[in-house]
Amino acid sequence: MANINDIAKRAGVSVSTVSRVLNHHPYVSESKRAAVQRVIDEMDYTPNRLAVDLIRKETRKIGVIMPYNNNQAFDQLLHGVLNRSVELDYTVMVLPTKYDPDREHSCLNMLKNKQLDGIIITSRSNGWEAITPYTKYGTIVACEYTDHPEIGCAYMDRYASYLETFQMLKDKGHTRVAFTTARGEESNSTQLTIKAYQQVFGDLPSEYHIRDCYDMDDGARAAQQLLHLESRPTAVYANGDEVAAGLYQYGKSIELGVPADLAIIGQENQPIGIALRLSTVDHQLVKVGEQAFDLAIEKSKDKVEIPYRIIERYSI
Amino acid sequence: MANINDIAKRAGVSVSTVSRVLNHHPYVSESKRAAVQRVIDEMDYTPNRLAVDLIRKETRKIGVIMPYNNNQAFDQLLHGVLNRSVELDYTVMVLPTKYDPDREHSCLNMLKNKQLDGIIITSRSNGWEAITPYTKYGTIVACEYTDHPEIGCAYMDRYASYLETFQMLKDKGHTRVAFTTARGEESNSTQLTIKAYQQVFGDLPSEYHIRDCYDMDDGARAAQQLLHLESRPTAVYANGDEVAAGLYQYGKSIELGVPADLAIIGQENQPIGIALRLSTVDHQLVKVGEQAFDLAIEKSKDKVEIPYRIIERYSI
DNA sequence: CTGAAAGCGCTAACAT
DNA sequence: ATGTTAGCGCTTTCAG
Repeated sequence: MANINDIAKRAGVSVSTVSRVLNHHPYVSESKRAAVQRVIDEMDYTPNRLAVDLIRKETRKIGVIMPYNNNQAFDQLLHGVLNRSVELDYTVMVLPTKYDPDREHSCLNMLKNKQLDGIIITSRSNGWEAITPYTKYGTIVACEYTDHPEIGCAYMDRYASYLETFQMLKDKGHTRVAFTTARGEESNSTQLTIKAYQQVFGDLPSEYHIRDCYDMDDGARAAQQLLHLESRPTAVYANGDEVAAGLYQYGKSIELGVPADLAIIGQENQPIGIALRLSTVDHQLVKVGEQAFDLAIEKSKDKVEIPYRIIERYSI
Repeated sequence: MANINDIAKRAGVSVSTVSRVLNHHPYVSESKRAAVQRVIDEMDYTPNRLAVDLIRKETRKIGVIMPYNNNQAFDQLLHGVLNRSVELDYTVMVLPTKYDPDREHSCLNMLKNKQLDGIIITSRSNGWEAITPYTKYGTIVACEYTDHPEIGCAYMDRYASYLETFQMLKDKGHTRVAFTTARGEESNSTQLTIKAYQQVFGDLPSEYHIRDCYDMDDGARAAQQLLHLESRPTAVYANGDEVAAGLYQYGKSIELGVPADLAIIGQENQPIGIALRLSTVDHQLVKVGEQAFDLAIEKSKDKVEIPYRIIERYSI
């Protein structure tokens, strides 16, 4: 593969001149510029980006830390990021962590070893105190709110959202309401969900909280557990529309009326929920992803909130 | 940021020794190794990957060319790729092209400029003759079958799949069957769908082929067009379960019986299809993605076929 | 306007 | 076992 020296030699100029035409610098005579360009075309030359990035100390690459790569919510965030990245001519690396703290560290380390200009954290397993040190090496933006002044945030007000949803359920007369979450108390969203629940309903009977829910099967499993309870809940707030769909399916399968016998509300406004006419709260994750990307490339530490909206359909 | 020279100096050894301990080379005395390691830890040093990759001429990065970043089928392929990438400690860059041939070229060019070791093409807008030249710079594997000996393939036999599906529809007594596709004749899958249709049913009435279908709304629109036809089709083969769901919804909305009045079969076995009990043909795209990744890192040019399976549910 | 030369941070032959 | 040194391919002062 030809390099910049070959081009220089063949064009009868110095490498600096070649570099200048490559980077569209002014002060290059038209004749030399043309000569260089001709050789570049002839030899089908492309500058080596590794060398360029090494010396420029910039990569125009952003990483996206995602625990799972098969989860609708994270996919939405990723799509938002990608939307903006193509517009702004950045490239994005997907960094799955499976919520393994060590893996998460290796990903963050890509900032330190110069592979990335910035990282977007869609969800994390490490505490902030373990993460913030990496801001020394590049921009870090989170898709959740945090006080840390070094971290930019594109977030929705999860607590307000959960609160409003539970309150709405209560207003509709539900007193026994359950909910599902992905992870347990180690997760920020789970903590907020519990807190919001308690705020509205008081004590949380532990059997009303079903963990490890990610897809339809988990939703069905949750329904099964919930519906065989002594004090069977009359409404459940699912952590995603797929899980909600699973709940719905199971309810139907045992001839339960929705929403009469069981009210269901999901999250993220996904096709499956639309198809089943399930109510949902849309956290507008695509927008969150887009905003997060913008913050990342602006190296901004702003905290910007994205509004959520509750979409009432048939299931509630 | 400290570099390898700083470490060498501080540890009282040469850079080669530092490099050796960094890369776990043998023939380093335990005492020096320990000394170097201590300094590395003290100074919190991490080697610059750009410099390493530059000299090693290898990046351990794979790119995935995807026309859209909000399409279930491409997401499945991407998930397959990511599954394997974390196991094998590679990192993957997502390269959205929007089917723009120029964008596609820039992506392929990342091979030439050394940013990537290999590229997986999930779908393309350029002809192979425009793509194969890039194999000179790195591995290219496609998620469709092609003869080109320089291109590895992880594919399913689309033609056989389409043929079998149409034949099944015919065997069930359907004579007026329509289908939807994403792009038009410029797309390989569209061509194969048409060919399979003609093989089974003979001439294709142009109104039985609805293009530009990507999501539920498109499916509903397709249903609307199709169901107002003089010779209304009795079955439709959708290019995805979301589109199938849209067809289903529209059918329901005008009180059509499924499958009595309208049989529907989708593709890719997605949650929405499961929820609606829609029949589908599962091309196992996650597996295709996994296989494509393996081919890419093995720099293999093999053609490996992934089997498809027709899943009959209620809608047909 | 142009070129020489000094790096960027690292690896790997080649000596010793 | 360890050090010296020549690059990898590029950008950017600094002179002229």
